[in-house]
Amino acid sequence: MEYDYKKIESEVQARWEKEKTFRAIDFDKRKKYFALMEFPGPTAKGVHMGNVRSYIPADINARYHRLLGENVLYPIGYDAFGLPTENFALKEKIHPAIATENNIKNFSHQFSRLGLSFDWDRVVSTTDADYYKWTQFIFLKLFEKGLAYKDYAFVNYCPNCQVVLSNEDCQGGKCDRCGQDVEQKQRNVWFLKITEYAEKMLKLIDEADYSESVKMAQRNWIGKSEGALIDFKLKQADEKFKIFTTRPDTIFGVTFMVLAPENPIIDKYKDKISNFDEVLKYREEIKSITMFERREMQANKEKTGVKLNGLSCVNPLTNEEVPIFIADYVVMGYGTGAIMAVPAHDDRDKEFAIKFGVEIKEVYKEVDGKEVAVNSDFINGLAINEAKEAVIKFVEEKGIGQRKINYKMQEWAFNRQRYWGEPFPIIECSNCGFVPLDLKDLPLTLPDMENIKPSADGDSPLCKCHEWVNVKCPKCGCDAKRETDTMPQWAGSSWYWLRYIDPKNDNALADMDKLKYWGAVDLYTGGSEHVTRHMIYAQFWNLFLYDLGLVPERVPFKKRICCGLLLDSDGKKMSKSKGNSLDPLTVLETYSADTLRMHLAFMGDYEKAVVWSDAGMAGCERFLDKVWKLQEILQDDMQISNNHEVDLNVLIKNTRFMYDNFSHNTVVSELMKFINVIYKDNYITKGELKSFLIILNPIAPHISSYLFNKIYGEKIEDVLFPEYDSTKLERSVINIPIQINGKLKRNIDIDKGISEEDLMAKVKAETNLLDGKEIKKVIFVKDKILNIIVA
RNA sequence: GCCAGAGUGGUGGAAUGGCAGACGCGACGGACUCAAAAUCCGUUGAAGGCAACUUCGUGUGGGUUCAAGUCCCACCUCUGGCACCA
Repeated sequence: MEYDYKKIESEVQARWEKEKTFRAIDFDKRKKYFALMEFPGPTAKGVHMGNVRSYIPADINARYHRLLGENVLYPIGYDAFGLPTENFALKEKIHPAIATENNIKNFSHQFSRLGLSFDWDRVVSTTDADYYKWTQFIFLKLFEKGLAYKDYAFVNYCPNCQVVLSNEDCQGGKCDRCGQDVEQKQRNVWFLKITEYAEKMLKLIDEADYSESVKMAQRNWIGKSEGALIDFKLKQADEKFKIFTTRPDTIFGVTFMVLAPENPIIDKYKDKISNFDEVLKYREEIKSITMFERREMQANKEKTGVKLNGLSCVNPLTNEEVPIFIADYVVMGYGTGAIMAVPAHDDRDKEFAIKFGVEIKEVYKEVDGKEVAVNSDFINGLAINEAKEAVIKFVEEKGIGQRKINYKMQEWAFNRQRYWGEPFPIIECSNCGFVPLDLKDLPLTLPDMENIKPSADGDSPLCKCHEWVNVKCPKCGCDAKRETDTMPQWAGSSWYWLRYIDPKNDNALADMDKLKYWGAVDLYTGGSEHVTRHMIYAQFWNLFLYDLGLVPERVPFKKRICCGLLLDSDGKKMSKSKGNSLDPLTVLETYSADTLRMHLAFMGDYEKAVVWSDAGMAGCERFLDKVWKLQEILQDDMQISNNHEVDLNVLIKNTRFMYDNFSHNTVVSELMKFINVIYKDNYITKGELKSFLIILNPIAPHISSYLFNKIYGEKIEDVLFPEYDSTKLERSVINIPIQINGKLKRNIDIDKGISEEDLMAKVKAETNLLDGKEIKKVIFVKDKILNIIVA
């Protein structure tokens, strides 16, 4: 009988669906295993090969853990709010809710076709009111604890599309949709005080089982630096301004100050600045460069700036007059937007000083082989760390400064002026300010609108829905308006794994007992691009919920591994936006899902980037064909034959270890090696095939499931991974290498466990390797190697 | 510039300090076939030799070791992340 994979795969998939084979059971006595995969944003273009490259190994791992007898929670959901769907809906003139529904249906269908073993009873979508009710709930909690507030800030605005864009939607300073240069526009926006959790997150990162590069990326993103704030007085006015420095000890080497060009203190004293026209001109110059270009150019750009004539300040420790410059290498968004410049000990300051001819004053010199401070009053003779402490102590005592920790991470700008997102459960009242909705009034659902196009001034389309916007203030009863911005796409994804644990709960985001049972995610798989933003946000929300006692785990993800990119033949990332992606379903026209799965597993390391090629697909197809044809050489015997005993035990031992280590490519090669042995002997017993099919199952679940059921009348999903017999891992006769002076000369067969003396005798008797040689030393590792050192 | 990871045949890639190149792809030769596809068998790191064999070989240069792709030092290249963050 031919192997009709299309028929078999759909048959097996239908059974999985009907029997709900992969359901996770709450409170089951077995060991739990929570395998989380980053959920996709469903798009009209469907799943692409880049996703599949990541999903298949995650699925293989989930299936393997089921075979270990664990109660596996392997869920799927959809991160369906956001611009891609909304833009598609605008273009096709359909409602985003309809588009979302279609996309989700399509994605689910494709996932089934690939044989992904999700628990379909736990599907969540961030766009369901039942789900975003709890996203709104978490926001209200943040608001209640003072961690959500509204403030003015610059946002990215595309003048052509007339929309506010997220940073991700305008990378390189160009609008993703139309390519237009993005402008910076000031708006009143919501912020979440994520920096309040910076320290807790840094501690969490230390504890989690992430790779060093993941930890580094996260720490880098948070960007902690320790130093001090120090007050500098203006000479021409009774006004102080603060600077942040990590090197307060170098204050004796300050020869100028630099303010960010936008620093408001400049405008406050513009009368005193005789060259204020130059300031304005400089501001214009740098304004034409977008934030993004500015960032890109930063590293190699030559320093620019303007000296403020008529305005200077006083070094609080030396009382010397210090000139003030403005320059774009100091940014308004970090620290205080002002620095003290110490050209002798900072490369950037030095570069600037040389270009503008400012004095350079050394603070540290090498004295007797030690770097110590000189010309610096009370810190003379001290090393850097002692000097830092001494200066901080001094400024704190004098009341002119204090110790300060700064973070690169900014507060989380938490809103979009778009329709397709979670509405804020907030009402703005002219008497009462921001009034939160009552929990019992959640969810606040999105109004059904015909026209969801954003308005010309960048306001949210919800502004136009007057019957929804205009409400009475819940506190004072007078006319008030709802918040019309919506939450960013990152909101729904910042807690979604928790909802999988209890997806239908109407009284809590999830039941505490269930949360305790499933605990932290055991393995979180996904792309490295989400290690910073998404995972930082998720860790933040989880810590916040933990502090409120709403979730039991401080560390949400025990372990994280990142999938390498899938590249096209030019080495470029395969992505839908680049148009070089591949639809996995077209591959399924020619090859079976098992073949595709096996090929992806065989391609290489999960964490490494791989170039897509279907060249290897034929090998996997041949292998599966051989698996099918095992039926023709099957012996009706449940025993393991002597011939195959060692091979089978080695197979079990090796593949178990390899599955544990996510090394799926070597599992495939072990299976191939074994089947080669089988075809050499031209028979396989039923006992042998049983183990073989189970080991194959995570990678090629359809064919293994079908054959298993057909041959043994059992379901492969009900059995356990085979155990190996550790006494049967080696044959009684083994082949070992004989080296002379560390160089391989012969391979000879020996009885297992042979002694050094017997082996030496054998070598002397059977070879001429030692004829006429003087033996200096013998290195013998039992059953492994014999190395003879001769003169 | 800083941080992390990686450099192995024509190719994807294997190797708890112990036979480098497993397994697959491709290529070449053969069987089957009128022929082709599919399938099966064999060869396949380089150089030398009729051969048994010999020499070289894991980015480069040193080192440790009986033994190094693997450990140590220095360097080169590539990939990813961060980057005028004070």
